[in-house]
Amino acid sequence: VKRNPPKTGKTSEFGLLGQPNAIRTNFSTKQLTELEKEFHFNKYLTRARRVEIAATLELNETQVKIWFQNRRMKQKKREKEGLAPAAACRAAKEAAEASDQSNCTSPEASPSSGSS
Amino acid sequence: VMILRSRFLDARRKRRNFSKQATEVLNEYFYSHLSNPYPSEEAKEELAKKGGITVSQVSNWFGNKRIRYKKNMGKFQEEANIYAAKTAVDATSVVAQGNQGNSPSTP
DNA sequence: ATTGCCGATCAATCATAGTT
DNA sequence: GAACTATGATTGATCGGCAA
Repeated sequence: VKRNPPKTGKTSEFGLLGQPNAIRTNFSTKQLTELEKEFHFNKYLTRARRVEIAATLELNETQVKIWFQNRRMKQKKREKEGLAPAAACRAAKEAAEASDQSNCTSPEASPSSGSS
Repeated sequence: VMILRSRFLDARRKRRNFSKQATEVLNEYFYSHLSNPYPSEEAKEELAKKGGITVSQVSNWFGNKRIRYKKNMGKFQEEANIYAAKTAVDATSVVAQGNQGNSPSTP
């Protein structure tokens, strides 16, 4: 049940000077909003839907696919964290600070806020 | 620019540094397993309990620590010595040898 | 054999807490 | 109080393993 991440150097060791990928894409607010909307409709995508969305948002199918995967993992993590905050809240104080209010709110509950 | 205020809703805003206890436990594990600082899920739960933080926070901590340590080993040299002395269960080599000072609660 | 998903991790970045 | 550093969290993307 253990892994050894010191993998064979990630995407490095390439003698290319490619331009597009290799860097972290920054999704626009619009794209994120659409993806989020679609996610709430369906947690999983069908090939057809993926193509549609990718075209609409001007993204690769892979990027859309990856976004959904990451989004699912994110949600799973959220659910998990939201089911056992008791233990965390209990000992989250320790011998350190004591000047904060009991903040047990999971990060971001509804990012779906109109931009500006 | 103002559209980027979306980040303002991120939640990373109000962050509290971990307690001394938590940092202690985390560093202890990290430096005593420098050859393979990848705690198993069980180990993470154990560390989380000892430090009074969540498993996710333990994961985040290790993720950041590994990268930052690798990025600038020299900066952590001092810290490394301090914790290395506290716990000497270092398995610098992948040579499977009998362990001893372990403390997992799942044989 | 190919493709998608999961789980873990990476790597860059954000925003803030702590120092100087 | 500004400027700089340390650190926790977020996230697009990768890696290995597994299932359909």
